Amino acid sequence: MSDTAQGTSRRYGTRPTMKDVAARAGVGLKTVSRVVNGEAGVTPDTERRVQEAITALGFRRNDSARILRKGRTASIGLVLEDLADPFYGPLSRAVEEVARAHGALLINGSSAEDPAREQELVLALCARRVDGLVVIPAGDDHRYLEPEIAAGVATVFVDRPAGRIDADTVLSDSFGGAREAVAHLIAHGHRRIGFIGDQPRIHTASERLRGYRAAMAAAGLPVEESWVAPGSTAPERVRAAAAAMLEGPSPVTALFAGNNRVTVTAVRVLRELPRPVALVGFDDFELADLVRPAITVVAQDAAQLGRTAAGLLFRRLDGVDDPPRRVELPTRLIARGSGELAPVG
Amino acid sequence: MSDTAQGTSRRYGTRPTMKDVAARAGVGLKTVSRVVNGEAGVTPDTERRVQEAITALGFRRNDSARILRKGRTASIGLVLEDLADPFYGPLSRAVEEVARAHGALLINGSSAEDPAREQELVLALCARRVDGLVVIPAGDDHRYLEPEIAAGVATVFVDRPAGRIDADTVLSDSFGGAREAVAHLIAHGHRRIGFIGDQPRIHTASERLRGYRAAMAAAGLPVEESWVAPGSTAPERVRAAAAAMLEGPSPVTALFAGNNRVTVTAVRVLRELPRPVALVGFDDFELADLVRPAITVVAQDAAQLGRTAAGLLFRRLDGVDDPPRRVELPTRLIARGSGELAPVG
DNA sequence: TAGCCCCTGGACAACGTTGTCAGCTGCCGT
DNA sequence: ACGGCAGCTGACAACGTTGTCCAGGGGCTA
Repeated sequence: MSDTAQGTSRRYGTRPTMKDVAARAGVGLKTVSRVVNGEAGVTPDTERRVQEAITALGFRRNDSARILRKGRTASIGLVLEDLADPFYGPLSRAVEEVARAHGALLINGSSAEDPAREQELVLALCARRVDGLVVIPAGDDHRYLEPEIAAGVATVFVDRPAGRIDADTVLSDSFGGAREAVAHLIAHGHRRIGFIGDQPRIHTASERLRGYRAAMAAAGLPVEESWVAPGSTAPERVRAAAAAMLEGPSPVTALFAGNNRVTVTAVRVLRELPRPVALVGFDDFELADLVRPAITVVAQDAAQLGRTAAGLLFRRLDGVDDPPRRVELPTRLIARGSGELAPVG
Repeated sequence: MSDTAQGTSRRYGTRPTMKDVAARAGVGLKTVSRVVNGEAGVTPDTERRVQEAITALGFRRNDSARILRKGRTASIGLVLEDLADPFYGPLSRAVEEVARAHGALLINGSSAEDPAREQELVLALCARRVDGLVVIPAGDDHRYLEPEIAAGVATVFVDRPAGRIDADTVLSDSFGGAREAVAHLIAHGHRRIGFIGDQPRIHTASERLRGYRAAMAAAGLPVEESWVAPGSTAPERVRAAAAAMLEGPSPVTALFAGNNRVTVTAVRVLRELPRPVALVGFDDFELADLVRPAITVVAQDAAQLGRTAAGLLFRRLDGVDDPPRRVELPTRLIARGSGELAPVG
């Protein structure tokens, strides 16, 4: 009776529980649970009474308690570098779609390319007992994840490999893509080609640099160190790097941009130059076909990266227990014009 | 003793609990809790023993249990239309940053512009007992949220107003921005101006249409119905709508595109035409300045929308209890060329 | 008609944490 | 030397749900 009263005149901020619903419907606690979960074994009449009580009280099941009891959270964590980067938009959406298809929610965090923040986020997600993690790593040592993985948190790394642990990984073929991009420029007559990329500690960045060097070496071309500018993707840095390699004693006639941020800035810089400079960028981007010249790119399929990673993750959650896999997705050169300009200078 | 054994030789998938840690460190449960939460009143020596046990067992606090006990989840939900839309990237990042500053995690979901899915997501988040919600509504009736709000779930609507309930709302000035855009075209000599926008049931879309009509009316210009094409933002639909209004008996000399998706398709369509057609788009987008002609836009600050909304949300969570607010952020016309073309035809 | 089984419903424990409260130790002041 | 006090520590209940198990009643079969 005091329960009923409590259930009826609740104060702000307190929610009705199954106990309240049961009291109001005049049934047992477990019967309410059965109705809420659509379990069999409840008379239509009883079910109706319970439903009415639920509606009247505005009851909503407390998933925290449910999770505590069941051990599974039906949620996965996604840690990426920056939600606002257009490269990660399609990736997160793909992960979300797969999660949704498996009835899981997505918890999202940005590491801002800071290893400490990545770890903090990942561990916060583990404390929430997410069933699995999709991580675009910022750091290069993920041993801190070992106890979590041992405890059953499925983990998949995307876009960059895990550091010092063995785990499922989905990558784009950065090396091959970069090599193809630079070979393309060489095939169009370029001999002095510049590379502007991301920080070399980032795996994709160093792979792309390696691809650049491999293509140059395969063609027997020397690489002057002033042509190679790994570093931040901040526009000012990229602008300065481009200016340096375009103006030196042996100026480049073509640029290979290591990711979409760099490409966009490179387009702006080249636009201001009197002479045409060829450009191939890693990563496709919207409107690449609309600027003039249209931008030749090495496209990687961000959505496919996300889908594949999430697929691997749920495969693990379904109990598959074979050794960690490493999937490498191919890239695709899309020639649009900027990469086919003849060398000038 | 059996506890200790259980704690030491755990099977895969079972995690150590505070009880295990306590047994191993030879202390009480509550002492472990105190150490884990950094509470005062623990001898350095005891704390060290507990820390060692924690490390040895790989213990991580179970936040589900903590949440159940404490009632607060330190997480907020964000429901938007599509994570992959470049408009929402900066918005979600801004929300995430504010959440992070308040020590909260972000749970993320896409409604795909489907009211049923929006409701499903929102209620799933409420079941998780998120402390608050930031919602970009897809539906136009949010009375289903009333019990949640009454129960204390702080809720802020962004980009579009809530339907049939009173809640904090943060909007861009769609009407004013659209009117300014169209007035800008009129000022540059256009008399026949087309409007291609999103589904009219979407608030921003109908507001922008209203702004279009207001600007035309203010200039004393008639609007032929064939110039007005609200509907899906799918490229084919936009393409067909543009073709129709550019080829009819009284073809338009300028287009006003109701959002960034439409603008991008419009750029592609106009590019194929022999004669120049002026264009102003709602929403700024990366590279708008790099196509030729550069695209004149009405810019709205997506990040600021997100920041403002999250700010309002945490204000509520901090206990502020004044009546719901409606914040309207100004837009800004950025003239780049495409909107200043003279009428032809 | 008797006996059995199935169907429905409820009591109770457990999930892992935190808040409350009480007990214990050792030290201080007188 | 004794009361008291302060500082640590631990036992216990509670958070809201689900799984297990048992009880009772009604229908069906022999």
